[in-house]
Amino acid sequence: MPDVYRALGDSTRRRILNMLKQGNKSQKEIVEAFDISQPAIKKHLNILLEERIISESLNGKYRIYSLNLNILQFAYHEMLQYIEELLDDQLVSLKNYVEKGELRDEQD
Amino acid sequence: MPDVYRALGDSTRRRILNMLKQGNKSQKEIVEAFDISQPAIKKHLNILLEERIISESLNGKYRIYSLNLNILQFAYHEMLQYIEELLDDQLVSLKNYVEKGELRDEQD
DNA sequence: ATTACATATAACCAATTGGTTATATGTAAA
DNA sequence: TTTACATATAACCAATTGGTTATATGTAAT
Repeated sequence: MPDVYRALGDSTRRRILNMLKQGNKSQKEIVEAFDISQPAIKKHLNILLEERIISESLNGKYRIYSLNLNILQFAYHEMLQYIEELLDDQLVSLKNYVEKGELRDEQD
Repeated sequence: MPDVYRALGDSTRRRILNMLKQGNKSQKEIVEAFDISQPAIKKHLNILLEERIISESLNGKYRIYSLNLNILQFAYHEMLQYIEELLDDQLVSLKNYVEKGELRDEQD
């Protein structure tokens, strides 16, 4: 049971995930994209690994990170579901709103 | 920009929100529903207030808390959008994953 | 005015987090 | 086999979190 709130609860980690969305990246590439130290990045990567949002593999001296898209989707889905429960009735109209697209408030 | 990850990142706070979903509650009622101290509950309420997930009002000597549905709706909408982006950007690799990976539970 | 009760606040504690610097280790290239 | 580079790890720090107990404050009821 990965703690999605922990994993996604930091903006640096969310930025890392955005990077990995574009394709697998080495730790070096990730470190270079930020202004914080390599150990700091590594800690974020470790948290994402612990929560299984990303995977690690070795390529020579490089460590390659990749998104576990299915888990990330599941994570967001979990949060959405929780919020859905809170919203209850309001949700139906919201769902319609979202599915039909922004602000199409006029007749079809 | 309320930090919904922070707000929802604790199970006590999620339980409080579940309570408020059933209707507005006084702090006293909330405290009685948990096994932790009044100041601990108050801290959770403060975090939810900071992130504007709930509102506070005064009724005599009671403090009444209520859900901010609009903020939750906003968070919900944001997350949905993020998932859509995920799907768009990585459709190809997702397709590959599904085709070659664990989710291929049917024939060929 | 006193008392009782709901809430607020202060001081404390342990664990976690997000960062640092310094240094060790592993791998590749010279 | 050195050297260079990518990564890992250790020790440290400040801030935050989730809890505690003790006490102060505000409001209502007696």
